[in-house]
Amino acid sequence: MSRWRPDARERLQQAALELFAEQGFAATTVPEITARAGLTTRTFFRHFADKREVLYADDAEVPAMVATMMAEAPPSAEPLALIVEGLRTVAETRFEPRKAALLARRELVRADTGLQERDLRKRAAMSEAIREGFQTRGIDPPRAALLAETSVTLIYVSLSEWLDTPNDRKLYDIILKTLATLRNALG
Amino acid sequence: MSRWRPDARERLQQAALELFAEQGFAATTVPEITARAGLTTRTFFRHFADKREVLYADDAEVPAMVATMMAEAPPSAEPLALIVEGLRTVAETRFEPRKAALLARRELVRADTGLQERDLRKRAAMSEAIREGFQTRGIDPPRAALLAETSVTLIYVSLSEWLDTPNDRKLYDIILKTLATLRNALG
DNA sequence: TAGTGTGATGACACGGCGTGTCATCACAGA
DNA sequence: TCTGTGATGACACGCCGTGTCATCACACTA
Repeated sequence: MSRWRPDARERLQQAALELFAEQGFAATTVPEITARAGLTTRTFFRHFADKREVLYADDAEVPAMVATMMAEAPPSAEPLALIVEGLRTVAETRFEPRKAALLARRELVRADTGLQERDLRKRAAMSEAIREGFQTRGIDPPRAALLAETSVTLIYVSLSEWLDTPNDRKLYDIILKTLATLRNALG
Repeated sequence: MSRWRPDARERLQQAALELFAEQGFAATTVPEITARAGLTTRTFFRHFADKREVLYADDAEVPAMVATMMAEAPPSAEPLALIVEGLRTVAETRFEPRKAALLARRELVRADTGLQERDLRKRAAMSEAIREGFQTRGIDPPRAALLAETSVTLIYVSLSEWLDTPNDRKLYDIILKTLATLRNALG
């Protein structure tokens, strides 16, 4: 038996999610979380930058994943095709298998302005990764920023609609529909 | 002479902006601000919800302004025309006359992740106001959300480019150019 | 003129967040 | 057997933001 039980980070995350579900985000203190995980308060902040971050631990590698995908795509790929294909991969690998967790998180975020801000920053981080990807591919900065922001708008508007639909509609199909709507609106 | 000097809120705001410019946002404490303004710490939080909010006090009425504009537009107005005309008014009345202040704020925001999150929430609030405006005009919710997010993308991408240009290029012209770029990219 | 209510501020206590710092000690590797 | 490393514990601390009650100039009323 080792000095400490393993998987401290995972225990902290699980304890936090449980407590958030039981009593809400704001009503849960970090000492409560660490008590349930059998650790000290200080250790929580060694694994997570702050109390909000624990809710987004599973998405930490998404921006890097986006960057890799954009870097590996053939140079001939058109920006729009790149977006659509990239969003498809992100949708299928990161969102579709986690619908329940995403719904639960959305409820927590709805109820707390601090979490809303953190959520927006995660979107911004994704936009930033996409923007850098486009710029690396030689697209001029303003255009890259515009394409990146539009990509993030597409995925999140579609994600929201997908979470609102009870059945198992494919997120990717909603993305395509949203893109068509946008094209139509800008006609 | 009254019991307290008048304009407590304005004095707090000015003291805060001075101190942020002198030593940065994070390094400035609320007691420092209130000491310079000749008030107590508690009073600061009676005028501003938190330390970040003082930087956005001048933009408090923008969402309501957007809502009013959208409600007063003729029912026949097309969504895209509404957006472009609305962004033009916002640009000319709220942004163009305040370029120096907006540049200063952008520098502060760049240096502090907490301020970045607050900044994103202000964008989200604007998006929300636009979304409600479109929904009130009878546009279905997903489409309204998409149009609102796209509007906010347009204004902020253009605003960023405008702030980067040293001369006095019109923000509205940049918005039109950005819209053309977006159309071209999606076309 | 006296009385009364109102609204902004002061004063004070307090819980919670997040950080800095040093000690502890199982484990791995030499 | 020794030594270094890395994760954790323990503790102090500053700052943020809130709750609560007291204070008191001013306006309003009779």
